[in-house]
Amino acid sequence: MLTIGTLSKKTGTKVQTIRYYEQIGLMPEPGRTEGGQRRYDNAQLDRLSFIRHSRQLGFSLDAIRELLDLSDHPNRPCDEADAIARRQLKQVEQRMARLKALRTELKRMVHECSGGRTADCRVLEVLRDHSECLTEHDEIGA
Amino acid sequence: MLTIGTLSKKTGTKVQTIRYYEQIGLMPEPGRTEGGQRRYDNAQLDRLSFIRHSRQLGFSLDAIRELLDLSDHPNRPCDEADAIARRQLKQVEQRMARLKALRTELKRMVHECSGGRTADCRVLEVLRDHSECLTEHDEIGA
DNA sequence: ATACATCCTCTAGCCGCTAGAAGTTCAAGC
DNA sequence: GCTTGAACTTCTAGCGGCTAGAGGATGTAT
Repeated sequence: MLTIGTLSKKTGTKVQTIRYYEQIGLMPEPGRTEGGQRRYDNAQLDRLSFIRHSRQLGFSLDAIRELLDLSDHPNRPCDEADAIARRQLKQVEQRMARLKALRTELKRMVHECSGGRTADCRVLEVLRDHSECLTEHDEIGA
Repeated sequence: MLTIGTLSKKTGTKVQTIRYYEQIGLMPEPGRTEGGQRRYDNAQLDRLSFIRHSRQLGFSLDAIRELLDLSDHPNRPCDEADAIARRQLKQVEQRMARLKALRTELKRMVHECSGGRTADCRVLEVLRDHSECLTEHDEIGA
């Protein structure tokens, strides 16, 4: 029987986060002591590890919910899990492409700045005038 | 004299977002008509363009606040603007490195999945057991 | 019995918007 | 001048994924 603090240490998840996962139904309600404190078993430890690892790979909590559900039904075909992972891979690749464009632009800005007064600063100049950009970097937060 | 809607179209910023920027002090309070509607001038259009462009390059609103401040003082040295841009570049590079590790892992997961039952699904298996990962991909949301 | 680390619930905040309700104003057409 | 209706106004609440803190209860070691 593990306390929430132990679970926290073992998985690298903050105590509040574990309670949050419970609140949104990602973790099941654990057993309680007489005094009302949570006690976990190993199945719950595994589940939390699964969640954390998935988060580290960038899956959203919604995606993780689906993955957990699939994981709970061993006889279902695994196409869906596959599709979720592929979707995630695609997202990661898109984000990388976007960051690459940003990096190019930022590098150029920094490179061209010769360090005088802000009036002549290339960094600020480029920010002022998008037409000076060589790359497209359109969507915000995409 | 531009309405908020015109400003919105010209900069690709949602009307609510412009009002939000005003609320947090990133955009100045504009003039108003007798009836109380906002009216903008070209200086404000430039400012909003600057903000948007900076956002597209991934700068935080706080960083943008500093950049705007620097831009407003042409005689100050531009080291600071430079430092902010360098910081941003570094962040972008860190995020890229992280995504690269994720991509590797996701690719491997997807590749190895042969499409049977979820019980044998490599995707789920890898998520269950971090030790199967080849790369480090530790920090969440970093 | 006491100390004190850990636990509990609850509320509110972070970023950067976004959406919607309910009401007002502006500008164009007749 | 009047009517229409698009665009404006303020206000509140929500998104994801936590995180922090107040104020109090519990568990365990000595």
